[in-house]
Amino acid sequence: MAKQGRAEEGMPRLEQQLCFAIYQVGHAFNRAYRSILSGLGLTYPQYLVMLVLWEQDGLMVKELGERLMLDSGTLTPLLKRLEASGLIRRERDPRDERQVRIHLAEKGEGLREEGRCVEQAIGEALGGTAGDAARLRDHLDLVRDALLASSREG
Amino acid sequence: MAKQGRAEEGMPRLEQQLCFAIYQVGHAFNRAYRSILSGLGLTYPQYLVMLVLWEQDGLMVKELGERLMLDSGTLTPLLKRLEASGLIRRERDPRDERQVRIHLAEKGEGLREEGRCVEQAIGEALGGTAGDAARLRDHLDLVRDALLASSREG
DNA sequence: GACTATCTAATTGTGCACAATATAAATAGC
DNA sequence: GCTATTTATATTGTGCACAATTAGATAGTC
Repeated sequence: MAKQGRAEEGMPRLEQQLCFAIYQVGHAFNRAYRSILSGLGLTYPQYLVMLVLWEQDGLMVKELGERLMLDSGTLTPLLKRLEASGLIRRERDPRDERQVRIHLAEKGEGLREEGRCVEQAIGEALGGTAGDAARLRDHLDLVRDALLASSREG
Repeated sequence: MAKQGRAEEGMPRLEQQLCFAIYQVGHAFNRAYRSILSGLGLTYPQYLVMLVLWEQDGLMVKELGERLMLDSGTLTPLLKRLEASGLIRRERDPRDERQVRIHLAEKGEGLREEGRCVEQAIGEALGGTAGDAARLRDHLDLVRDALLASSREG
């Protein structure tokens, strides 16, 4: 079928674009985590929240959002679901009632051990493909920061 | 401040995880495209669909889904919105009435030229950070394929 | 004390993503 | 010709993501 790279007048093919590679690998990660995390009753963003809380308990919604780069419109309903499943408690700070502080509940604390297996399972799914994962990650962080800086300017 | 890598008993910090880097750079791309594409009245997934159609018109929903790795539950409402904004037409194949074929409308064809500027704008936003973008992309494709293969097995 | 600016979180509305299910058409086997 | 299976799309329900708006609380000013 001839060479596939029929780049029509400077419009790069979808498969050649970095953004699309990231879009797809993001979906692939999501699916991989989904099948692993379904056993814990968590989605991937919920797991990220738990990871942060296992590292540091008692954060405010604002602080969680800064760590995860998510706003309250995303976090509020997500946190309510985590509270409904008994993993966390949402408590208004009595000193400043605007703020909601998030604490691990016993059930969420207990999930910590099961959580340790998750990264191992993902590591196996990655096989050797991540290669020098640290360098790949650092490169992606550079790309992220350039994009965010540009979004803020423009 | 000490060394930041206080990896508590084998639980890697969020910032160290490849999945999180990809999660964040995906969001960053989304935001960068959002500010560029809002002028065209497109979202990023809608733009991806248009990219595919500019490359090859008259695809069926199934084929679009294969190219983008999206299912009909995602594409059907997205395509209806593109049809509502006059960029495409959805036509049932008269020979096999299960299938819906997607064609560019004139308005969608006319957007092709404006679309050419998008990748240039993203390139500027990336600055030099993409570096050897092709190799980065190839690496990400490997990661994606390993994850997908593992998802299918498990 | 009332007034205003600021800050935090919740709420609302739109759109993406996907699992599960439904519907309907084409095809295979008989 | 008739049923069974497969295939293509649509529908429904849940959850993430974010912009825009709202509401409550604090702090500072007069």
